[in-house]
Formats: sequence, structure tokens, C-alpha cells
Amino acid sequence: MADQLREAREGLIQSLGRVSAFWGFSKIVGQLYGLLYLSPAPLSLDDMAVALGASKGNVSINVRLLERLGMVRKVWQRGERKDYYEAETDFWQIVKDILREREKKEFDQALRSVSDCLRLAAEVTGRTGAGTPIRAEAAFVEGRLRRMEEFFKLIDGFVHSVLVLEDLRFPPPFGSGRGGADPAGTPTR
Amino acid sequence: MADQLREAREGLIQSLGRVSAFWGFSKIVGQLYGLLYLSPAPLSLDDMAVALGASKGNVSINVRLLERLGMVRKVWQRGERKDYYEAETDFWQIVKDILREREKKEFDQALRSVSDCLRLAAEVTGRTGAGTPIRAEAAFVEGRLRRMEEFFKLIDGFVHSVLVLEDLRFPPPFGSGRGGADPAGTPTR
DNA sequence: TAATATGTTTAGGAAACGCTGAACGACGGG
DNA sequence: CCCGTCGTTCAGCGTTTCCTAAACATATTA
Repeated sequence: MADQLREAREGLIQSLGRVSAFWGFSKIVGQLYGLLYLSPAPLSLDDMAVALGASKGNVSINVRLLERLGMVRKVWQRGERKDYYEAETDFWQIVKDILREREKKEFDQALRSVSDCLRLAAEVTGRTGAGTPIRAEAAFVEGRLRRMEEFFKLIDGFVHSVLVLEDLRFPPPFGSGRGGADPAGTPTR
Repeated sequence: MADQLREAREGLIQSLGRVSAFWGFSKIVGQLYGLLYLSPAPLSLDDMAVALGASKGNVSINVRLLERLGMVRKVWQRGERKDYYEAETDFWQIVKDILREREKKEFDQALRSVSDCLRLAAEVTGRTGAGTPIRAEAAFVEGRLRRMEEFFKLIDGFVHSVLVLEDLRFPPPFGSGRGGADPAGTPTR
């Protein structure tokens, strides 16, 4: 009975560990999220460390990464001096945060770089006489770069639309802060 | 003039190297693709090796990875004994191939695992008497797992629709094989 | 068959990474 | 003011990853 529950828990923890590793994070990041996600009550640093058999230091670093990604929240337990963490259960919120935090930065840089290269190539085609071999080459490079820029902009637009679409569905209360009530989380407690 | 062209080329190569590393591949994978993408003519193994200052072995392994991902094609030059490679320029095709090759496998496994865990937890809730503490715990875990499964299935459906949507836009000629002419690639040659 | 050209595999070293355990600093209570 | 409790940081270590150079396999030509 209880064993089966434990099995389910650990199954998810292991599984999310895999996912995490696959996406270039360390395994423990996913495991931490899985642990918190299936925990009815918030957990302390030590709770997590013993549950996963990892060192405090390791947990400290990676749980803060999760917090930076918006996948986990620090919650204060009245009377307690420890930090407690609980999982963010709104997956769309998580997707948005990750898109902003991780993808967007790196992606924007790539897009900018491609645009820069395109400008360079375009200058060459503009300034060289028609018919010269270097002109033909530059025209080719320019064409390819333009196609790539187009594609990148398409993706960028898509990401943007995901971000604003969700913002509309869960509008922030007033000026700032996180909006919308947890749509289906935390049945217990 | 020509220097500027070279600068544009190397800019893209460097940039795609970054992107590649960011997505968990080695840097040279992206660089190879950038090199081929901006090359008017197919390149041989040695061409790529000297262009990127890498060893033949390294290029051999990574260009085959690109081929497996569908980002690069082997082309035979008449009379030549070497293998030549050129870039696949249809980015949507590439996205599809990558979704199939990389994401889908790993993702399906995660989804299956979550479903398994869910089944386990559901069994516990089904078999324990109402009101017991273990029952409450199991119900909580079951609820969370169900929400996660839902989300995963949603993503799965999205990926599926991308795959079939594009298949409809570029239908394969008859029984099998790659369909649709390159929509905007290869202006030179 | 020997000689040449080409692609692949592999052994080994270098660099990067992840994790631990201990040291450290901050903070609050006795 | 000191002591215990926390969270964070960091040096060290083992593992993994990446890359090169050389050996190897295969195919082509003389």
C-alpha cells in the first residue's frame, strides 16, 4: 500500500531527473521539482537533502536555480527559521518563465547576430559590381542569411505570442505581481 | 570587401556554435551546419576540417550526427571519390526531423512514466479506506500526477499537430521518400 | 598486389562538470 | 555575548565529455 505510493513518488522523481538531464540541467534539478511537486507540505533544505540523498550544498544551489526559473517558491512557515519550498503547479506559468529566463535571452542574441551578419553581406552585394564572382558569392550568402533571419523572426513571434497570450488569460491583479489563482493546485492542506 | 563576407560567414558559424552548445550539442555541430549553410557548393570532410580547424575524426562524427538529424545531406559529386555534404535549407523540415528524432522519444518515455506512476497512486486511493491518512496522501499524489499527465498530453498533442500539419503542406510524392521541392533554397548553382 | 586516397574508430589527454564535505557568515535565543 | 541553527560558498575530487592524432578499414588505381 504505502510502498506503492512511495514507488509512484520515486518513479516521478526519477523520471523528472531524466527529463532534466535531457534538457541540459543536472539530474538533481528535476528530481527536486518532482519531490516538491508530490509533497503535500513545503519542504526544508534538509528534508530535500535526505529525501534525495544529496548534500545540503548541492540542494541549496539547485533549488535556487529552480526558484530563478520560477518552478519553485520559497514559503515561510510561521515560527520556523528554516526556508521552506513548494512547487509551482501552474505549468503554463512555468513555460512562460522558462521562455523568458532561458530561451529568450539566448535566442535574441542569436537572432541579433544573424541580422548583423546579414547586414554585412548585404553591404558587400550593394557595393560590388554586378557580374563579379565575389558579388555572386555575396548574393548567395545574403540570400541564405535572409532566409534564416526570417525563420528566426517567425519563431520569435511565436514565443512572443505564447508569452502575451498567457498574460491575457491570467492578468496580474493591478500594477504588478503574479496573477491568477492556482487553477488546480494544492487540493490538500 | 571579401573580408566583410568572410566576417559574415564566420559570424554565423560562431553564432550557430553558441546555439548548438546551448541546446546540449557540442559546439562544432552548429558550426558545421553554419559552414555548410553558407557554402554555395557542397563540402568534403577535409574542406570542413580545415575550414573549422578541427580534426577529420571530429568532423566525421559530428557531420554524421547532423545527417541523422536531417540537417545535412550527403551528395555525390560525379567523378569524385570523396563524400560531399550540403545543408538542408528547409527549416521546417529540420524542426520536424528533430522533433521526431530527439524530442519525441524522450518525451514519450516521460509521459509513459508519469502515466505509470499515476496508475500506481490511483490504485492506492482505490484500495484504502476513506478517511485514513494514507488515503489522503495518495489522493493528493494522484491529483498532482493527473494534472501533470494532462499537461504532458497537451504538449504531446501539440508536437503531433506540428508534425502532421507540415506533412500536409509538403506531401511525399507517392509511397514514401522526402516530399516537396525546397521552398526557397539554393539560389545559386 | 602494392600504393594511394578516403572515411571511421579508438586510445589517451585535456577541459568541464557535478557533487561532497567542510568552512564560513548571518541570525536569533539563551 | 556566546552558542546553535541555517543557508551559502568553495576547494578538492571523481566522472564525463570532447577532441586530436594515429591506427584501421575500405575502396580505387597503377
